[in-house]
Amino acid sequence: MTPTIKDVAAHAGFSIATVSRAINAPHTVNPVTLAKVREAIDALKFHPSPFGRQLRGERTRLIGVVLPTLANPVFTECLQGIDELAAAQGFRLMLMTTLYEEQRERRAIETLRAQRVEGLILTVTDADTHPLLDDLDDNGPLYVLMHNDTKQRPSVSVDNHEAASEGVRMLIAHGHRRILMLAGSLSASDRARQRHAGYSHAMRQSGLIPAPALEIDFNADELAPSVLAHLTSGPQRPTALFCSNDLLAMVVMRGLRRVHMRVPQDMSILGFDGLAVGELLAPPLASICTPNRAIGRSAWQRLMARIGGEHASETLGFTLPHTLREGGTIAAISNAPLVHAVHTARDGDDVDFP
Amino acid sequence: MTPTIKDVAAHAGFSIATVSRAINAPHTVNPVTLAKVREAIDALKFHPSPFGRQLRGERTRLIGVVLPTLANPVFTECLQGIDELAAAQGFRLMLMTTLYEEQRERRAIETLRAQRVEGLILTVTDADTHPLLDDLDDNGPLYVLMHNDTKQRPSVSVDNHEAASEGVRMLIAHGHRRILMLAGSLSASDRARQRHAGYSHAMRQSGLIPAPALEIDFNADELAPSVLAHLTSGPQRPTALFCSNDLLAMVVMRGLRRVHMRVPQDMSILGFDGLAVGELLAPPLASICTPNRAIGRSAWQRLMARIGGEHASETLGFTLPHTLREGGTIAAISNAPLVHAVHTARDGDDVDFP
DNA sequence: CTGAAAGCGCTAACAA
DNA sequence: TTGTTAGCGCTTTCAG
Repeated sequence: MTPTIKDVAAHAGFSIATVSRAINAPHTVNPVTLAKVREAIDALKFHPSPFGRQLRGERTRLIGVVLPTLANPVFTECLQGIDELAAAQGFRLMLMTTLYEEQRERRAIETLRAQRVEGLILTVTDADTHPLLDDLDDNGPLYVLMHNDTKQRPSVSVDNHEAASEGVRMLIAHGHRRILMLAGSLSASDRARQRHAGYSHAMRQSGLIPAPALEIDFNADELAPSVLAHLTSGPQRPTALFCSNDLLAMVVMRGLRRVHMRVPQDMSILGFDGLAVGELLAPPLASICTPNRAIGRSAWQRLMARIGGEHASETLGFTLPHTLREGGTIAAISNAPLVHAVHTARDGDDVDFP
Repeated sequence: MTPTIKDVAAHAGFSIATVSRAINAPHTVNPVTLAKVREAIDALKFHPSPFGRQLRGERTRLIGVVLPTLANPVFTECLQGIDELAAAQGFRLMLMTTLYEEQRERRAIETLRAQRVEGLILTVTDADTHPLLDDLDDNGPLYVLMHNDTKQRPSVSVDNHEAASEGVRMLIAHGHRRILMLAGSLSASDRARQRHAGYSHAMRQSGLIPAPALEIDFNADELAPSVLAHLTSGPQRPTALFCSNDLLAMVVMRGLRRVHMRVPQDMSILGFDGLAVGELLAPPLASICTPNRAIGRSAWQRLMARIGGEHASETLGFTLPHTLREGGTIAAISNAPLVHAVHTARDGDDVDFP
């Protein structure tokens, strides 16, 4: 079927060794011979099989990318960054998604390992407690986490805790006091938990009482009644929502529109991720922006450095700067002065609104 | 470094053939032996190298996916569909992007061919005139186009001409007469041209005069002055814009907001692609919706059918149904009755507004 | 400068 | 049931 080096050799009238040299070390073969071999290669449309080569222990130039989902642009934006550098540097990308399921994460890593990828870029559910990552540390391949914010492992991320704090402080500066955090599924994401911790920190700094994050069903067309109850419960209702990511923020805003709450007049919204589409919304979505493509590119560079022999410790908890996009979804509100009475709030307390 | 079948054989005290059988045909080996071999495999964390296998001519279970860009969700939505089935069926995906550049399209195909992919799913700039596709037809691998709407080659798409016509008829039914089509770059996409033809057809059907598509720079933050001039030129300005894709529509809407034109009060907008995010906008983006994930899944199924031996002719120009999303970006306008005087307009004429 | 031959990891006859 | 061996496409000594 596909021509092999033998076919080329026969066609050109030389040995397979000469053909191999013509391909891999052209300067070592007689120009006339070289020309004939090249002619044969073209005539047969020969492409050296990577398998023969890799069997000899050559590099695969193959990198595995493991993402939770392609439905959230935050990951495809990262993937774009990765793809840019991979293409430029002649690497191939093998892509797998996990839907945040541990079993699929496991299977993806197994599959990619079996393919002999030279390295792995991945976003996992929970970086610190993940047994698979210990396995990767021990048995390879080399990897870099992306968007998992941990000091324990090679990773590229923003400082989720600090970024969330800043965002919430900004809300507070705009006069908000009753600020609620919404998350897709806290248990599914270390990032969501870190962001909630940042939220809690900022709240306490201002003498406010943080509330537990409210979990939202991403896929539902409408907000659940229990959620709506939280958002619309009279004078003590929150005036601002901090959403653990932009996609969630957009889903929530749709839900609010359906019950005729206006953003930002009736409710301010702050997202997290800085999705490109957020800027295209009307009003533009306020967000704590992570530089997603840069994170992808940086993860690639850290991985290449590791492959080049750099020690893992050099890449532990690599942090990129975040920025605040103060979009139109946040309204300033006039408010009673800060209630400094609530000094009993301690770190670790997560109490509901009174 | 990584253990081989030999290491396992030595560790277990059997021959490599037995190990191979233990892996590939467990029922043909003595249970006791099997147990020992498996123990050795676990102990050494052995994973059979795909190269040895594939060298033997086995299937690679590798599919190449070639997309113009990951920046437009229409493609990542398709990719999601592909990924769903690929994962379920135990195939691996190799991903490359082309940025609509012929040279990168060529390189992607070469690379994937060299990797011995069993098939290719791709979206190209122009399906009918593409020399690379003739090459694929002649020399493999098997492929299916995605979103390229052509009867000449294996492809999965919607009927762009008909879909665009319907969309424009809907605008006309809402009272619009001066309808302009906007495109990213007509020359870069056969789809944009087909959609423009559909637009022209619908306009003429109603006795209206189609205008040439106006090309928009996707990446500019603001609309070009020449474009704005077209959109705001006094009483003859268009009342509705048909954008060749949703991402463009969103960019255009942002441009309009910047010059204080309101959507839909001052300008109606119709997109094409049915991006999921479009539904999250306020107001929701009206769009001619292509079932992107289904297109991805369908392309996968057609490809598998071809790999399974089905003839290419079975998959030529496979068309999926589109739907119309009459979102909030379209306003009905009262208007003078249809001007049926313009019967001189013929197919093929593309004249500007008078 | 070129060719013969070994060997990479694996599977599949064929033998035992 | 298990082992021996040839060979998949390629690169790389080592001779010539």
